[in-house]
Amino acid sequence: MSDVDIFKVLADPTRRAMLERLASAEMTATELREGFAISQPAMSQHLAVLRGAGLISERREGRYAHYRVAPDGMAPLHEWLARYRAFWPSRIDGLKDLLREMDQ
Amino acid sequence: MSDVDIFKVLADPTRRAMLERLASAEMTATELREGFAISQPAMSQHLAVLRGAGLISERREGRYAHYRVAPDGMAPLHEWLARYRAFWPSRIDGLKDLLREMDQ
DNA sequence: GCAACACATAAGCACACACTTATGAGTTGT
DNA sequence: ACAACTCATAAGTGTGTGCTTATGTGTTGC
Repeated sequence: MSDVDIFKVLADPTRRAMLERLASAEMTATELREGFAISQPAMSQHLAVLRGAGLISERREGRYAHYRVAPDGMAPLHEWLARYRAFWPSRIDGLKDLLREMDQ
Repeated sequence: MSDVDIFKVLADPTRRAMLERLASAEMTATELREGFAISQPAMSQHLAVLRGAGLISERREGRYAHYRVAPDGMAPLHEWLARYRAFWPSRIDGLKDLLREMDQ
């Protein structure tokens, strides 16, 4: 199955920028491409990689492919990071506040 | 300054394994090398990369170099991940519990 | 049916990167 | 002082990866 390396997938700046853009809203491949100085195949390849890592999900609609950030997609990253909780930033308090905020 | 890409640094499996080993205890480069089928220069290069990313810190003692995981080293990763809190896993509750635990 | 469209796949290329061996720089013990 | 050591740096090499152009596959509207 997906033995993809999430770190390797996220190592590419373009893919991270794509994720950031997708985080705001669901989007078709062409819509997402706007603002990127990249060819259509390159975009398609990146999307395939992100999808392979479970970071985005695809919704087909005719000839359009709608992409969006997949919930739980970054779970592996969270799990990995959790193993280093002893070295978590002191700014962890900010994170706590954030979580408290989310409770409401 | 350090315009290094923490994702690219962590994309290498050997470097992640090194971090994991260093998380248990401070260690010299040679000690760390045990269990890795890798040359001494390769190890040295990886250590330089990890250090460059602020993920580990070095303590010199004679001809020995002691390395350990740097606190706050993964802060950039945390900050990046925080931007995707809307897509955090449902297991987020576990994280909340963890933080509550840390309060005590 | 056919042209325009949206996207995926194929093939080839250039560059980045992790590795190697060889060597350098500094430290320790005899 | 010299040999053994710990680690870093230099230089070269092979592989992986992100890019391109070219082409394929399926969909929509006239």
